[in-house]
Amino acid sequence: MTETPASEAQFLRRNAVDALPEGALERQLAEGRPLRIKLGIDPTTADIHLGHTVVLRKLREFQERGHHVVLIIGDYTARVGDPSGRSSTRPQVDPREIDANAETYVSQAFKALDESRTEVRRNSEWLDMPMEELFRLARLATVAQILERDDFSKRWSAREPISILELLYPLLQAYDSVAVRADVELGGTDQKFNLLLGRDIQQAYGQKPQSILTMPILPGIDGVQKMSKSLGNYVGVTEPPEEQFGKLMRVPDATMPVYYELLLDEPFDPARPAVESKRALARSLVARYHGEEAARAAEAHFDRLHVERGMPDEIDEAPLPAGETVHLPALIASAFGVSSSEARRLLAQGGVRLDGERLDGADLDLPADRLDGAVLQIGKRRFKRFRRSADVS
RNA sequence: GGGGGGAUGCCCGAGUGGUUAAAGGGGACGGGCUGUAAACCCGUUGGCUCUGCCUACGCAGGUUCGAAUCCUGCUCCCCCCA
Repeated sequence: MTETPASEAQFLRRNAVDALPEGALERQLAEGRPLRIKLGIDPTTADIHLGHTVVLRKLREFQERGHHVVLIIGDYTARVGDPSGRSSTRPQVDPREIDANAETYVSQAFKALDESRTEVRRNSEWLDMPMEELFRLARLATVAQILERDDFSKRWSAREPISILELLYPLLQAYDSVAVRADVELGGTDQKFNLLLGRDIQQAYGQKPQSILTMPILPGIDGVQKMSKSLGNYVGVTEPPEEQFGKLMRVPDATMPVYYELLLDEPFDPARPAVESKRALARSLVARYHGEEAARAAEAHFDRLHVERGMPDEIDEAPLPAGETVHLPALIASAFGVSSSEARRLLAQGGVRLDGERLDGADLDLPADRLDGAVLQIGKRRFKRFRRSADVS
């Protein structure tokens, strides 16, 4: 590949929202050495979802051009909680949970990254610093500077609480750049302020400032808010294939082009029927994380459930309690993990089917014989097959 | 240090003594519609051994026939002045 720095820079900043300062990346590439590309992830939740992969895929592109990725697990910053884009203080996360999450993050990140060109660091390595060192860092920015940040200024003018710890967060992230001597830092657009602050802090520590690249935020499957675990509109990379497929089919048609652009290599074709495009999207993403085989199976599963309105071929089994008759609310409650009041409501609303046949909400008790070996269905997607306990035979 | 305001169901948010399990909205769930979706329409949304019972409006007490609503104490939060 004979790329000039200019063409390489142009390729690498494709899809990015900002590449700052203007021309900086190209100048760095012109130095002809492998660059250190930094990405920080705070392991506040257990799973990496498609939203994270937008940035990870960009990192991968850097790796494919011989650059070196420094993946920072923010085990220490996770304790602070990134206020970016937040309208309120984050809840505290249990340190043990952070550790557990950190483990899974790394393995999940390698679904997108080239392990041989990745250096994984935890920022507790350097952020667990003496107070004196923190003083030195804290002197480098003023409250006014930090309050410049959009989300802070909103909270400030709305008179909402901002803790001093939160104010410190951008500085800690910036210090990560110093610690790993980053040449480039990637992040979502909501990270722009933090990334830029990294430049100032690096210079204060006598380093060359990093350049920054911000990627668009992937909308969640509701098509409205950003994809995030806490909003429940995410698709996790380790979720089961059928789950991923189903969720992706729920993405609003209007949001699909963005998914194509940010997650796939093939372009979105507006002339193609929406269903087909969406299927292709779901198929290729499931295949990426689970393989072609699983993707085909997931699609077949989806067709059976939603197109033919049938049942999946594998259904979890649950034991049938002893007795001649079975009290449905109790059975549904224990088998599906809902409250028995909710089970009653579902029955009353016609949301429960037995072997595909809708149950009349008035029948709360059924003979056990009718349930043995039968499949109970709640809504469109939840199934359980009942069997009399083995001790009968 | 002084003064003021607040804490309501998954979330936001009304309600200031009596059909209040608590308006309204969001979300979620179920049904309908549909080429997946979205939009739209209808319904549900504390629990239970469910035509009734129990628990609930920050926590603990009190007043009252009766309190989320009044009183006392406590905890937490916000704002203003210093």
